[in-house]
Amino acid sequence: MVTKQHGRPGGATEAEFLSSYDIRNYDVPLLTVDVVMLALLEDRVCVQLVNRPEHPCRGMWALPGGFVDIHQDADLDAAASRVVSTKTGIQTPYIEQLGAFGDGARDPRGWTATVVYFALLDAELLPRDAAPRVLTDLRAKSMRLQTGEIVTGDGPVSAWTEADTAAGELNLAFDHASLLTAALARLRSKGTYSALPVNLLPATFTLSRCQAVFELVVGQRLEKSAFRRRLHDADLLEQVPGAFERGSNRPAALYRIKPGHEQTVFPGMLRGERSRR
Amino acid sequence: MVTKQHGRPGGATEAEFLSSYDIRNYDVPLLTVDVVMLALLEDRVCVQLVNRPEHPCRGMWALPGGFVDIHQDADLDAAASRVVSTKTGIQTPYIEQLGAFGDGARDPRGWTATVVYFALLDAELLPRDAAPRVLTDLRAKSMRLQTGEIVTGDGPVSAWTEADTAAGELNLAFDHASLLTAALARLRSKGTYSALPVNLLPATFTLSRCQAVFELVVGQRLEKSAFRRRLHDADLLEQVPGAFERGSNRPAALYRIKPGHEQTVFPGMLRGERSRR
DNA sequence: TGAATAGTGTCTATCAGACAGTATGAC
DNA sequence: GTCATACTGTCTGATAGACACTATTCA
Repeated sequence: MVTKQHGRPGGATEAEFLSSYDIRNYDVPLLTVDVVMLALLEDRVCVQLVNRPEHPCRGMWALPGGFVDIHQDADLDAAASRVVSTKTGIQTPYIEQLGAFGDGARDPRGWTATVVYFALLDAELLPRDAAPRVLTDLRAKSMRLQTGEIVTGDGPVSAWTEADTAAGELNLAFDHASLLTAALARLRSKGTYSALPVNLLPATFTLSRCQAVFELVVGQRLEKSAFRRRLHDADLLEQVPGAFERGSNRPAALYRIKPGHEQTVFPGMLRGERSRR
Repeated sequence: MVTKQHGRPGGATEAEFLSSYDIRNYDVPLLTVDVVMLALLEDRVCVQLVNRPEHPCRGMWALPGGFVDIHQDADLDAAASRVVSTKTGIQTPYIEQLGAFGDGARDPRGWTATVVYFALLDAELLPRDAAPRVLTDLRAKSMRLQTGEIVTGDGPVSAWTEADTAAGELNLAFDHASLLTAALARLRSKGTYSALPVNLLPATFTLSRCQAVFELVVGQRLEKSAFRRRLHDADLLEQVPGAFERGSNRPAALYRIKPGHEQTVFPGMLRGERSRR
């Protein structure tokens, strides 16, 4: 055990112990919070990335995150919420903890651990410029930044981009590609047994749109009748009285999530459309 | 954002940045790892607890854990494995991360975060003295320890005890009662859709014993025929050729987990025995 | 009226619990 | 033999996908 020292500054009573305890005497890991913010833009699962303005990994795209602030953050969830609201201005979307990842190699500053959250956002609440972009590695540019040719603030500091592309092809900072991959796997897995994907929908929506979102998330065609029965039996949605979406054909009833049902788990697994006979 | 300072020690190149970076200049949270070690003793779900020999919370029962050692632990999983092997001498049992919990109030030393793991152990591999005990709060005793009347090392430093009792009635150190509750909920939940509880079994076991373990975990009677079909369809177990458990009646075939199948997920949910007609 | 989408009813394949049956050994 | 436990086969109810049907609006 490395840290015998942690428990053994002098003092016989707990008060004496605490008064002689100073964390700065020990080698401790850094602790950060990173948030995988996902939203559907143009019917694609997209993630918000920030371009790091400072070392380490200056110029690389990364998940938004930050150090846990022991003076400002009441707890880890609050730290994650702070990151989300700082990046989007939206309060209380759906957010859940994905897990903690830490080792001595993922950050050049030393041994670091990060608690990763993933948040699902209604794209309609995002600013108008939140269209998915094709991102490129900006490190060549940031090398020029070092010479002072280009001041910081030039170029995009954050952007939404297609999540699978970002995880696979873009060279993300630190281990963020694997964090993003883990978040996407969680979303897709939960889509098969829980109502999680409804948190990607706007405040009101049609059942057809709801089905389309589930199909996007789980990557599989669903059968309309079975999907609607599933939603109905879960008692998850309520129809907005008198509200309809009028398009070019029969109007569709608008629904909203019943309060407190953002995490509904279905009784069975989603099996999806079988191959047609 | 609290931690602007974190990204902004001077230096134009990444190498210069890192050479001027010292974590000790910042207020950082403490990071620990705690492990909920569970095993079946006398057909009860039991947890290993340690009696804290030092401040803070001296004399209280707590989950085994320790500070992440940035010099010794390659990553968080390694830190958790170190805690398990230090406490039990057993290597590579089933272990998975439960999540991270952190705030400014859970530990009197200040803002701390802990990454919680839960491990499932085969009770047959534990030492003989690992029988479940009824534990009591030892703080009254430890008050005497402070006066020097009793030297440390007296009394049990670790013990196995019934998990639900420990979570509900024993006054555990820090927020360990809620961590234990969360781990038990995870175990019971996973028992309904995955083969997780098989990791509580010894190396070889009968199907009847396997069913009994699932019944203990999910707290519900199961139907024999359906349970066996579920196991068979999952292709999770293999019969040990020629090995039988001989009791007072027909011998039962012995099975073992197929290598790599410790985390099998069943296609459907476990529904359990319905009320008899 | 026809196209298009919304929404519903019914059939059926599949699956898991019910339960009775057989198998095998202890005594 | 009887009893106890191991193990299996068949029935049946429930669930969810298949698919056709009706409903409502727009052009």
